[in-house]
Amino acid sequence: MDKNKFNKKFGLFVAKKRIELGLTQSALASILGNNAQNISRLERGEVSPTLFWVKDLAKAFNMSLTQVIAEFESFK
Amino acid sequence: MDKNKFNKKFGLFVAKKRIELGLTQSALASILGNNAQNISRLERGEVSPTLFWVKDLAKAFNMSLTQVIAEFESFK
DNA sequence: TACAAACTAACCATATACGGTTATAATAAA
DNA sequence: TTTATTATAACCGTATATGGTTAGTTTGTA
Repeated sequence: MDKNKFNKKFGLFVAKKRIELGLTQSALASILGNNAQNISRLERGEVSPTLFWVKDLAKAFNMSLTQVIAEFESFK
Repeated sequence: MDKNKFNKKFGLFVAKKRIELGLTQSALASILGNNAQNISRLERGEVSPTLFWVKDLAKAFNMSLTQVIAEFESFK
């Protein structure tokens, strides 16, 4: 899978998890100490998240990094 | 864990996996289509690897992304 | 429809990452 | 020791990411 496809898939996964938690992009950004623009860019696959960022996302989702990655890999 | 500590830990993990496979930084870089300088920076924790990069590392290590992350999380 | 909330998108300035090059420092083997 | 390999480090130029701002668009609800 190329970089763009991979990032888009990860973005869709984050959006799904965020919505499951009933959070807006702004609310998720606040939890992460981030800004809503970046969440939007992430969910649209415009940026390549760092592993450190994914770790923070996992914390916001109340999951371990491994759990997040495992769910992501089986995400369609 | 802060960003620097996290990146250093990941770097040490990558170095350990690389050495287990008997690869030099240059050899790993070739497999990844990357350059040895970046591998050195990664292993020293100077850069924050993207999730996409970690996925490529997993492939080079003959592991799934989830396996790499799970091993990393239990890595001391 | 109208209104508000949420999201997307573009712009700018700064920070970080990256590839390439070169130099230096370890490390190992002859 | 010398030599070769490997790794670290610094520099430069380019690309990408990030934070902030603003504007526009979509979505849901009354």
